[in-house]
Amino acid sequence: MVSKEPDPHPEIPDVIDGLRMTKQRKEIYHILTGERTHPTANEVFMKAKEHLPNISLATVYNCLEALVEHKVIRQVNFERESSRYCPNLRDHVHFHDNETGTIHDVNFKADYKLSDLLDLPEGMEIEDFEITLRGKMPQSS
Amino acid sequence: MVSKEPDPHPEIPDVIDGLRMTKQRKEIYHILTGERTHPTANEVFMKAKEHLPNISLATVYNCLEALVEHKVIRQVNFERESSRYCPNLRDHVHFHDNETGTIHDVNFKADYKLSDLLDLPEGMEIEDFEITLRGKMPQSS
DNA sequence: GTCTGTAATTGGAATAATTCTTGATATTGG
DNA sequence: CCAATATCAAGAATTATTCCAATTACAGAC
Repeated sequence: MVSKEPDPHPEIPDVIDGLRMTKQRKEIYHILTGERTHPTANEVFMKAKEHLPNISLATVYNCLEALVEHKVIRQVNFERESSRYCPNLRDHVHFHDNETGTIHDVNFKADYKLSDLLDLPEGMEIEDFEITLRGKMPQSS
Repeated sequence: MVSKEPDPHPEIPDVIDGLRMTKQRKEIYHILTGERTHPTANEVFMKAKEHLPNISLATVYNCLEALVEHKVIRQVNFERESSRYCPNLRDHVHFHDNETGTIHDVNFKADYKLSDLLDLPEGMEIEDFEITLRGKMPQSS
């Protein structure tokens, strides 16, 4: 008898790349795209609870994993810290500001080739790579 | 009354970069330089026990941490896997062979500059960076 | 709409890597 | 040799993440 509540995120398609976007997955995806803050699973969990009070941390991990596997978001690792998640699908690298702790996306130059930088042995095929930078941004303080 | 046993690693100095090289630290450093296999803390622990049966895993972690802090070795992280340790102090990056699981060091080209590859925002100062590659080496099978 | 199989979610327990704590040992400088 | 300091060992504690079993939700067939 209770009519279905309206979808809180109608702008997000119900299926992305074959992945059924459930209420929880939409919420998590919405959180990630909303703020470019590269949150950890736990930070996503805290935010998600505001709209879905019953969501569990396991679900957050499950959803993030599903979104990563379907290449809807990216998982980013900084040394041994908690994984962070990023909705930016463009090829890019991450810069960690040692002073503020914030993370910035850094783009490649238009014609970048890793092989210009690295002395890759004959036959080595790069399927994937990750570049993380650390340092400071003077004007950030 | 018991005369001191001979140093099992006389080729390793007793102090490196201000770090006192104890028996345990020498053994661990020796293991790392001996094989270019980028072992994990636990793998180092297993090897170390062959010569120092009483060494503890905590000591291995302590020693590795001390060696890393004094920049005698490097800590290498691959996604969420256990940290690995590397005695190669040259600037280099790591290639993880997805098929064999082995890790290869890859050198930079002589005149490499990150800023040739990346569109670094004005004022961003890179203090440190890490590049990890994944893929395959056809002739490795 | 109801049924039914499958997928997703929950909550809590379990795991793995690492760090911390405390007391014992060893080493160095005086 | 003694005191001060650094290191080590053993196990407990922590943290992030994964696993598991029991619901719950959903999509398609009827």
